[in-house]
Amino acid sequence: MRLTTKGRFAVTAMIDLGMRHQRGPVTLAGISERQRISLSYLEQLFGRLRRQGIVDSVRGPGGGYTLARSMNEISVASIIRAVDEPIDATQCGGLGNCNDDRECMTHDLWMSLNARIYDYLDSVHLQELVTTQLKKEADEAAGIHKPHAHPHIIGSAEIKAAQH
Amino acid sequence: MRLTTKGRFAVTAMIDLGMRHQRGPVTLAGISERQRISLSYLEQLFGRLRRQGIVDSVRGPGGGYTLARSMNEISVASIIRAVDEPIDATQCGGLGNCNDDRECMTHDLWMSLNARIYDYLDSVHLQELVTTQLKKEADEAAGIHKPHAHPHIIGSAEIKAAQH
DNA sequence: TGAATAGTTGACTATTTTAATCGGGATTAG
DNA sequence: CTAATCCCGATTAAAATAGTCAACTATTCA
Repeated sequence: MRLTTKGRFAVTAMIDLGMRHQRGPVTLAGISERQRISLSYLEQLFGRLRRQGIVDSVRGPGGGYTLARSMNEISVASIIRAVDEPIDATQCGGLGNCNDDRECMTHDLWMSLNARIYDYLDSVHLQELVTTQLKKEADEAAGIHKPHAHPHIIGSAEIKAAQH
Repeated sequence: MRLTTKGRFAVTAMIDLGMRHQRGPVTLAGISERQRISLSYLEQLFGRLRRQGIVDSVRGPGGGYTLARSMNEISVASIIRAVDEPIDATQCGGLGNCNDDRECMTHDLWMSLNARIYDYLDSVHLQELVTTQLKKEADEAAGIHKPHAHPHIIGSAEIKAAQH
């Protein structure tokens, strides 16, 4: 399993979609603008999400993407799986160079580690993420007098990483 | 958080080390040969593991690496953290371009997701992995008449991925 | 019908990360 | 001394990530 910004982008975009899909199809242009993700990159990601049956597309004016299933049937793992194609194999893939028991050991071991991470990510659904986010925004709207306060301390490591 | 083959290599190498550290320092050359990981790459990884206080090194002939703590004080997460330097930041790092609430949302959200994955990986220690592996090898040694049987079915996707 | 809106596709490029390589050190047991 | 071993930095090669571009198709609406 890989867990990178690619999957992060996909999850972010799906939350954005989940938050407004009730009002009809959501355009990638909109998601791109709100989430600051390049439109063409989103096109790639949503192409995969559509082929995996996670979203549906509607063409033409007023079109965009909608959810293909209900939000509590869409797990975070399924989103990540859809975009981060799984390179679950180690050097030994079951054939050929797998002549030494040692290689198979690490393969099996990592597979089971993987499985448990997936178990967790499979247990988190889009529904929860969207609900949490909507609540957070409602809270922010209620306390407008504190518009841009940052609730967390900024460490130097974090600043360095932000230079991206 | 990132979860890639880099961390996988590090975990694999640490299991190898954990399995034989009782017999004195373990050389990278040995790990390299047994686990088929390039020696120079291991040097890079172990340089970090040493600086993080996970392993100790002994120079000179008969030298190598030893564990700096007991195996149930070394979590999988700490190994991965040591080698995969954490780029936990999204576009917004707390300053500058974080002018839109939307960006902070996805940041916070992913951070909490991260935290839960770490919680899990922090709960798995080298001890368990090594114990499991030693047991597996003992079982294999007992049933020598079945030397290279593969207990799992090989799917085409797996074969493809094995081409690495 | 035809213009505008959006998705669809594939090829292409740039950047970053991963993995490996090389060449030299420093340290220490024998 | 000398061979084994860790140590370090620079460099490279290959892969993945991230983004770009251009041409295309389907749909809606005026």
